[in-house]
Amino acid sequence: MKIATFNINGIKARAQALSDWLDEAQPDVAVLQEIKSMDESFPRELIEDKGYNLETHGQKSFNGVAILSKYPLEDVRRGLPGDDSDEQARWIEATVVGRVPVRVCGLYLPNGNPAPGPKYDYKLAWMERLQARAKELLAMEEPALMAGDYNVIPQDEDAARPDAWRKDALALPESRAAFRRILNLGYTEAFRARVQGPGHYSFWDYQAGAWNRNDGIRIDHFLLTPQCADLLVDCRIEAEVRGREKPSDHVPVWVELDA
DNA sequence: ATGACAATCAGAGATTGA
Repeated sequence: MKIATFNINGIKARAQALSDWLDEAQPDVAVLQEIKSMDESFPRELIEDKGYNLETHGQKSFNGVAILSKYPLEDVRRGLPGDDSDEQARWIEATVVGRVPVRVCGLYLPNGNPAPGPKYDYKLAWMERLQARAKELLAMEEPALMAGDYNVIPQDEDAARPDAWRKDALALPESRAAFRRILNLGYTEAFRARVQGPGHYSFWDYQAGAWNRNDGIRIDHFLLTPQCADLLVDCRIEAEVRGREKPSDHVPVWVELDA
């Protein structure tokens, strides 16, 4: 089973690019971030005509996440638990019912800039809630994963110019520590279980020719429960997608599971 | 130090992103 994550930076602007990528990459499941649309304005037919089931958790203009799957989706939950006053659409989860059922969570973690400040406080609070949900998922002792745009550069090797991010919310020690605390619960970061070393990125800024200079960062991640990590066959970043017409600033990342 | 680039909503330019 191939499961992908892709921050598409606007479903309206990226409908064609998303369609082309789905046709070519043929993921069984994909979680999308930054759809930047209400549920009712999501181009459902585009996805469903390809044989995908679709669940969205949208919001006007900003944020917004979705899950699409060629297998049935059950027990869909929208919104990260832990704060009923949080109205930002950044979390969706569902059970993908394939040969081996997998609980798939799609997330769009807050950027947090400028730091310090209220936006950074929101990011860290959101990460605490994420850790709580991560604990619950572990307690189920079943294959589960949390995939998406974490807006965290885990280590210096995950940035082409680590010094440029030193004071940024994506790389501050508190952000990295919060990410590491979740890993330390017992999660496997799929990409680093498969690939070592620097030079692997999932985001390149639109500005200053970042793509052409390969000035990227790795912020789109898969975290797997032990039962899911046991199924891991491969994990890849589809960097070449960044060089296409009208690209998102992120590229797809996917895992292959023996499920 | 600043701006560069893109998407959205709205219908200009502010806001957000990373």
